[in-house]
This record gives sequence, structure tokens and C-alpha cells, in this order.
Amino acid sequence: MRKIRKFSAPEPSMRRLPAYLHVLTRLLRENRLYVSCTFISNELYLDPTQVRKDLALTGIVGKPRVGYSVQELIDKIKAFLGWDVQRDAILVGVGNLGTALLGYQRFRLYGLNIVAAFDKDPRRIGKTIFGVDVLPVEKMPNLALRKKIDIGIITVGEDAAQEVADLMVQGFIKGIWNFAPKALIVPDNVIVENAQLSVSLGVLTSKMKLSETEKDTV
Amino acid sequence: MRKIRKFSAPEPSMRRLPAYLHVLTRLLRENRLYVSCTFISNELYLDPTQVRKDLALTGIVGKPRVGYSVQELIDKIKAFLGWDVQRDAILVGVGNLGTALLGYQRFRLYGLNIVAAFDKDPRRIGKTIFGVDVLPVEKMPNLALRKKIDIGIITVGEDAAQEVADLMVQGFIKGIWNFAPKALIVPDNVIVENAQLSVSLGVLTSKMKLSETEKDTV
DNA sequence: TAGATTGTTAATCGATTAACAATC
DNA sequence: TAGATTGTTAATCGATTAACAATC
Repeated sequence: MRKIRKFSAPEPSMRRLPAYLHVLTRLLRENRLYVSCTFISNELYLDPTQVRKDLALTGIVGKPRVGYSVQELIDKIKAFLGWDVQRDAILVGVGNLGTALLGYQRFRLYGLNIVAAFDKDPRRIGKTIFGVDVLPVEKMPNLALRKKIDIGIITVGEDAAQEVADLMVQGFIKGIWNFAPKALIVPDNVIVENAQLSVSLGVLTSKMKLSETEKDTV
Repeated sequence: MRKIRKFSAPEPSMRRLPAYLHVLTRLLRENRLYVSCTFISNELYLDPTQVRKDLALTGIVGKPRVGYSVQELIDKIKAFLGWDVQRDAILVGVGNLGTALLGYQRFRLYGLNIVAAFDKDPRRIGKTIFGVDVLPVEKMPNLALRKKIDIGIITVGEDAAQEVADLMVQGFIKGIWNFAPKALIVPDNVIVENAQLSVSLGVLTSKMKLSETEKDTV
């Protein structure tokens, strides 16, 4: 009987994989050939079994008593995360955040290649930011289609976000990375990942609040 | 018997609360007085019971057949997230991302007030960015202490991140918002929230990869 | 060989979802 | 009152953690 391939993975696992990659990249620089999951779990304060299960998702096979090949593990994690291929992306909304993302060199490591930026503000259109041209947003769907763009990054305000998402869907974009504080409505075949700064800040400040309340009542 | 106060809350719930706030703010603009959790769950494609449980965390009490007061719910969610008080913050690392965060107006809505920025690069020190002065990083612990800074934002590279975190701990900062791709080591009483862009991008690209693999084999 | 480490199955824990009584 | 909605308890689901056999 053929083994059924899994088409999903636990999202918590997905979110831990980039951290493993940081540790492994350091070990590679230090010329280490093998690593155990105990080592990784100590570095990141995680349960070793959890690390082992996460790594297993990538299809890596380790050697008992030795561990996993550092280089192979890096390759497998990158492949699992989809960072082994280059993906062309466009960005809409060249405000502060959008500009910062255009200049974020690290994206190259993840295969993300922003080929064009868009805005509706005439003062921004025509500029070139970190080597990326800013075009009028109406031109986006056509360019996305023509250049077979995979990923659309939304860094506009909440009012324009749905509109922009609709244009991205028109341009047959497959994945949307949404920084706008808005729940987007898109067809089933389009993948949306929300990256609102407020979510992360809210976790920090609510934990701070809870710990303060605790202290007050002890 | 006195009711035991809970000092923690499910993190998934914390992460959903900001989205409720977006919906509620819109309803407030439209002058709606009451909202049911069915309404919210439809807007955000969530289970209504889940919404009800999340809202209950904030201590809100609803009226059967009517729902929750929009204004009261906004206030309660903000209080739960710790967004009802202003918190002073400092930011270390005035690169692209750091600069973008300094200019992000929306933080005011969350009570975050960045009062100073720091860098080790002499070319950046002395500048004023979006009204915030950039100072040499050595001055940070002292200023943090003197001004009773609550939150430290780390937007330096991975190599400097731990060093910066140590300085923040010296300055008695209570919460660290870490954008650097590095697992920080801090004392128990300091809260760290990681906000690496790579985590969110990894979720997007691995889901895209999985859906592509699926299509290939169907 | 002995023992460290992987791989996997079982147990536990916590979050989500379902069911339903209470309420206005 | 009837019925929509809240609040809460119970059932389910999925992720984490524990236990242990397999392996080099």
C-alpha cells in the first residue's frame, strides 16, 4: 500500500522551523557536521521530542548516536519552508513599512524577490526605492499576470487592503502576505498569511499586563 | 470562597483579539451600539463559540438576545491587551525596519510611545528620525532606567541582538519586542515576544509549497 | 559491547467545537 | 410569550510530552 503523502503540517511546527535554521546556520559557520535534537532543544529551550517531530516533517533521517547532518538538515528545512526556490513578489503600499520591506536584504535568504512596487499616491509613483520601481497600482494585475508573480505583499492601510487583495486575485497571485489590519476575503485557492504588527505587540503587552496584575495581588 | 484570578490566557485567543478590535472600531464608526458574537464570527470566519470564549477573557458581560455593547467591548479588549495605558519604549537598531517602526503612526493606538532610538553606527547617531533622536547605544541602559522605560524594541542584526538584550535587562526593561532572528536569553521576569518576519513568511511559503505539491500529485 | 540518540507509539494536556440551559 | 443570544459544561480534536524499542 502506498504511503499517503501529508498535505498539511501543524502550524506551530512551521513557526519553529526558522529558529532551527538560525541555530544550524551558526553551526555550519563553526564547521560542525552533525547535530542532535537535544543540542537544538537546549539552544532554543524546547522539548527535544518536539524538535525531533518537527524535523521529521522535513523528511530528514538521522543517525542514532550521531544526530543529523547539519548541511542536509538546512537543505531539508529550506525545502520544506519553500525557501529553496526563488519566488517573485510585488508589494503594494510604499509607506514606511513598505519601504522598509523593499530594503530588507534578508529576504534573499528566503527566496523572496520583490520585482516591483505599487502605490496610488502620485508623489510616490515613478520613484525607485532600493532599486525597485514604484508604479501606479492599476498596472499591478497585468504585470502580476505577465510576470507570473507568486506573492503579493500588502502594506497599505486597512481601508484599501481589500481592494488591493481583489486586484492581486485578478493578477492570479497565489499567496498574499498581509500587513494591513484587515481580514481579507479571497478565493479558496489563494493563501493569505497575516503579519499584523499589532498581533505580536498585543501578545507582549497583554503578558506584561497579566504579570503586573499578578505582582499587585501577591 | 474567593474566585481565583487567572494569570494567564491562551495565546491563540490573545492573537485573535486585535482582529475583533478592527471589526468593532468599524462598527463604532457606523454608530452601532450592540454586536453579537455571531456577527463577529461571520466577519472573521471564526467559530461563534470561540469568539464568545475569547471575549469572556476580557471580563465583558453580554445581554442575551442583544449582544455586547460595542463601546464597552472595545474598552475591555484594549484593557485586556494592555492598550489602555501609554507605555514608553526605546528602539535599538535604526536600519530599514527600525526606521519604519519609528514612523509607524498606528502604534499610538496601542499605547506604544517610542521616546528614543539607539544605534552603534556613528553615521546614524545624532540624527532625528520621525521626531525621535538617535543616541549611542551605550547610553541606553541609563536612559531606560532614568525614564522608567517599559518596552525595548530590538531591530538590530542577529549578531548584536543578545548584547542589546543584555543592555535592556540592565536598564530594567520589562518587555522586549524582538525582531532579530535570534533566540534571546533573559531573566524570568523579563517578557520576550518574537516578531521575526521570517516566521510569518515561512508559514506563507510552506503552505504555498504544500498546495503546489498537492496539485502535482492529483 | 554499552550507551547515546533516533524514531515511534502512548499518554497527557490544552484549545476548539458541540450541546444545552439560562436569560431577557 | 417565543426566540435569539449569552454563558457554561461536555465532547472532540490536535499538539505536546512521556515512554520505550530500534539502531549504530
